[in-house]
Amino acid sequence: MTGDPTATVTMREADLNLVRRLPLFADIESVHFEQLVNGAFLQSFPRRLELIREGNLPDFLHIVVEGSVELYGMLGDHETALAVLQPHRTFVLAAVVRDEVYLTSARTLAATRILMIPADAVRSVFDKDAAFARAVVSELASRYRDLVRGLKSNKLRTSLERLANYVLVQAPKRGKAAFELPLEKRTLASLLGMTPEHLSRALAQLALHGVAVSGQTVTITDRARLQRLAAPHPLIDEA
Amino acid sequence: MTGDPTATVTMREADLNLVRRLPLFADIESVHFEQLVNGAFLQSFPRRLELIREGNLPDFLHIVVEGSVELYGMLGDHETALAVLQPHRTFVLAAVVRDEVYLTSARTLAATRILMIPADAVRSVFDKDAAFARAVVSELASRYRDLVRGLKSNKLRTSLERLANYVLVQAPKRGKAAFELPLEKRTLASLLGMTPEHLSRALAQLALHGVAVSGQTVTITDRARLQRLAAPHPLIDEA
DNA sequence: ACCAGCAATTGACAAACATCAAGCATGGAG
DNA sequence: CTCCATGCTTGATGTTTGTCAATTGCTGGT
Repeated sequence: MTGDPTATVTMREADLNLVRRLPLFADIESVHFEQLVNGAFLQSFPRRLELIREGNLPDFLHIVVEGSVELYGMLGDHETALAVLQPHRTFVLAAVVRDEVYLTSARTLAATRILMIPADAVRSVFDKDAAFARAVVSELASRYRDLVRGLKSNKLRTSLERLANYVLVQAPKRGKAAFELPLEKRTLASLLGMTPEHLSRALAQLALHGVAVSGQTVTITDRARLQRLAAPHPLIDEA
Repeated sequence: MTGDPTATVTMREADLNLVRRLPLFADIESVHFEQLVNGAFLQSFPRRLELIREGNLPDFLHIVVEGSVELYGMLGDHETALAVLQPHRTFVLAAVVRDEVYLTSARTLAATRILMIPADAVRSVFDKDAAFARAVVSELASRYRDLVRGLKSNKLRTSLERLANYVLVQAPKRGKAAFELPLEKRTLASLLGMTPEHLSRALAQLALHGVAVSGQTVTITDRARLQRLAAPHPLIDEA
């Protein structure tokens, strides 16, 4: 095993309980939960590893247990980030449901543990367990709505406005006005639909709108001013 | 009833059979189909009527029976088309599934008949009928994938490239190289994420790439040349 | 046939954004 | 500690796209 960049481990008790309590599995019958978990792997990946290549058929439903994952699309020699996933988020559910090729690729952004549940088990339990079916369709609808919000933001706002709203969303709700960017700026640029160069200038511009940036640290110095620029909208930016 | 711009009619036999054969209902048990259709309306709307206003809660799942519907998002005094729907397409399924407010508005683009199925009936039958549950999740996943393709196209291509691909997709597969645009140019512009003025110039530019446009008629004069510009990709442009 | 109203086009200009090419910082390996 | 790799920044420039204003052209109603 020494030197192996990836490692498959049996599910720890703590992880199992955590997964069991996710909305996707919370109301499911125990027999069916067993069936899903039995064929599953909990696998560890190093930073910056390609997990999924678009165009391939899905073998597993993926769940981020720890770390962070970027979903991205490619066209020619360009790529664009479509989402950055934090722990407890599923991905490639739509491809698994339809048993069709992935439309996006995925890579780890940090050392990451992923729970991989066999696709056919997902489809099989879906047919037998109404609670799981409800949870799956609800999760998928939620992801759908994320995309609608993203598309609206992309088509209706400038990159500076998207950035301003990103800062507002990331900012801690109460207390301190400072936080750390949870991803590299190049990835953030890609997520917001701009070049790293443009993001760099946009961050500088935000100084005029109540935001100070130093390295990975972002500080909101004038929230009202930032809000005026961002003009956040509940149907786009709300969780 | 005279002068009423909208009209509710009882479901005709022909329409009923047509709806019954849609993928969403094909494998469902007859009792459950009855349950869905009993509370449903088949309603006719004139051209350019707002059907749905974003921010409202969903009462009905909608199905386009005849005509054409635009889904669009608004922000301030700007709006952008997210999809244009032809007969037999459902919409607002995600909002119905989660019982959360619409993220998009909808209007008719032509005189249109819509089948409206009560949202709670959809959720209720979903729980009882595994075949319907499968169909719903499959439909939703399909819409999800449409959005992913749209977002990739938007972030990875210029507006001229998006237009070129639109023309390629619309063009009849075999035989004639000419077709009619199925929507107003202003709506097409919005769908492709540009202004009407810009679309006008982009259409003119296409003359250099094997496309002749006159009014609503588009003729492909050099398919290979157009293809070279568009660089269509199976994971973005395929049905 | 005429006119009103709206879509589409055209021109001139400005803003937003990308690209290319240096430089500058930072942080880990030796 | 030094050096290198890599991400970030900055500057100069060009492309893409939007805005505003005016005009053309089509269509439906009387």
